[in-house]
This record gives sequence, structure tokens and C-alpha cells, in this order.
Amino acid sequence: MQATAEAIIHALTEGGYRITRPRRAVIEVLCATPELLDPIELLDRAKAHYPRVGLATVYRTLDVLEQNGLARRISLNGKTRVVACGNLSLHYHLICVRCGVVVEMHDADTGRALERSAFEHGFALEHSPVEIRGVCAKCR
Amino acid sequence: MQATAEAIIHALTEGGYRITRPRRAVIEVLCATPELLDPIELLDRAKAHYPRVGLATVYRTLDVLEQNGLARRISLNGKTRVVACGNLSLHYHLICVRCGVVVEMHDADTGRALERSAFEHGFALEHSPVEIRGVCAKCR
DNA sequence: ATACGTGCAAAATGTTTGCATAGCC
DNA sequence: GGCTATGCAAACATTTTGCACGTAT
Repeated sequence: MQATAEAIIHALTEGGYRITRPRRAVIEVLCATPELLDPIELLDRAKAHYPRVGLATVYRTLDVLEQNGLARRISLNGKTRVVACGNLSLHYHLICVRCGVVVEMHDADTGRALERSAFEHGFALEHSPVEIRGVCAKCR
Repeated sequence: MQATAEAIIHALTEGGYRITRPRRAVIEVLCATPELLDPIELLDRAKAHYPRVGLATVYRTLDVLEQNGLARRISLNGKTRVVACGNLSLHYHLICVRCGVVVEMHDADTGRALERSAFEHGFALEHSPVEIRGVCAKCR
């Protein structure tokens, strides 16, 4: 289940945020992109939707999204990248360390098992995707 | 199984790297610290072992460690932090999003299950810890 | 109408690099 | 001795902020 722009926009509206053109542009790009983007790439693509966006707004939008569990900042090979999170329930992000593709994976069984193991170590999981690094089929 | 300084130093020696005092200082701090450190904190603590270390060396040492799977850079709340990885086999890092504590967890069963699920999505896992975010016992 | 969001440019951070020197092996 | 690694400071990159203006609700 990939993130959809409508779902994210709906969640923001619920949260009392305004849906502005620049925000919409950023969200649409995030949802249309299966791989990790860095903030500058994100800006470039967002400009195709709304040319006046500035980098500061990209950062500010990412803050809002991240605080609401709607996106995630990931550091890959030392650089900051971003993905949208489609789902607030426990799920996994398979991240290709070569090309940056991110695949959302759901696996309820291991999810429960992991949750239990983590709990035995005193941890209550966040509703934040579990990051798994690997190499995707295409990159091998 | 936590990372030990000797193990890391041994691995570096094998890899043809020189064991210098600044590197040793950085490694000892990393292994002595159960929570995520940012590079500046790491530098400060390393200075207690070897006062002449500079920040650039901390970064360079982290690069070497990370390239060899001996440490891991993690972005927590937007800031870069670092942990040592004690083990090259598949394992988990339980990361407390409040205090930054990292607990290494091993769970061979879910490990295998995850590996299989990932493989079904075309992914071959890296020997890189799986990141799981949550809140530790103390912070609740 | 009235906040909230924005763009711009400047400031604050964070990271990398060049180069002469130090110190492992 | 030779070559890797270091420290320092400068270059570079990234992220945040202040402020006057625009615009969603």
C-alpha cells in the first residue's frame, strides 16, 4: 500500500494544517516517486507542479509531514533523503542502498514477532517504518 | 553481543588500516557508549582519551568504520548520530527516539522470516542492522 | 479578516578537503 | 623509509531563521 497524495492531504487537513499550493506540490512529488529523494531533487520536481516553491518550504513541509508520521527522512550513504509513508501501522521499508528505491513491505507475522521481541527488551515500538537495507533485484 | 574495541581494531588491522591513537580513541568511545552520539559529542569524549584529536579525524574514522560495517550513522530527529555495530550478522538496533539509547537485539527466527519476505520482494539484505524505532523502558 | 504559510536572502550548522607534518608498520 | 593518517583552517554543503507579503480558511 503506497502513500497517496489524497491520504496525506486528508491527514494534514484533519490536523488543522492548511493545504497550500507549495505543500501540495511537495506531497504530489513524494507520492509519485518510488525512490528516495534528497531535498534539492524534491524541490526541482516540485517546481514542475508549482514553479514558485522555495527550498525553505520544502524543508518546512518535510518537518510537518515527518512530525505527523507521513514522511520519513533517511540517511543513505551519508546524504539525507526522503520518502512518504503510506501507512501508519507497523510496516517495513526495504531500501536499496544502490539506487535508493524504497519498497513498502507488510508482514503481519514477523511484525508481531518483532514487536514481542522488542517488548522483551523494554521497547514499545513507534509507528514508524522499520528500515531494512539491501540491494534490489534490478541492482544485482 | 555489544561491540568491543578489540574486535573493531582487529577488523581494521585485517583490512590493512593502521591503528593510530586518534582512531583508537574514537573506537573506544563508541564502544563504551550505549547511546547514539553525534560527531561533536564523540569528539569531546575522544579527547579524554587523546586530547589532540580533531573533528576531521572523527569524520574520517567514521567513514572507515561505516565502510567496513563496524559502525552506523543514523539520523535521529534530523540530527546525525553514530553507533558501533558489534556484529556483522543480521541483527536489529532498537533505537529509543527519546534518549537515543541503542540496544542490539538478535532474533534468529524473525531474522530468517524477514530475510525471506524481503527476498520475495526481490531484495537481498545487506549485513547492516535493521533499524527499529521505539521508546525504551526508562523513557516511558 | 486573520492567522498561517511563503519566498527570499542571510545566518547558523554540519561536513569535506588541501596541504604540510607526524607517526604506524 | 615509505606511505597512511592527522591536524588545522578554509571551502563547501546543508539546514534554519527573520521578515514583509500572500493566501487558505
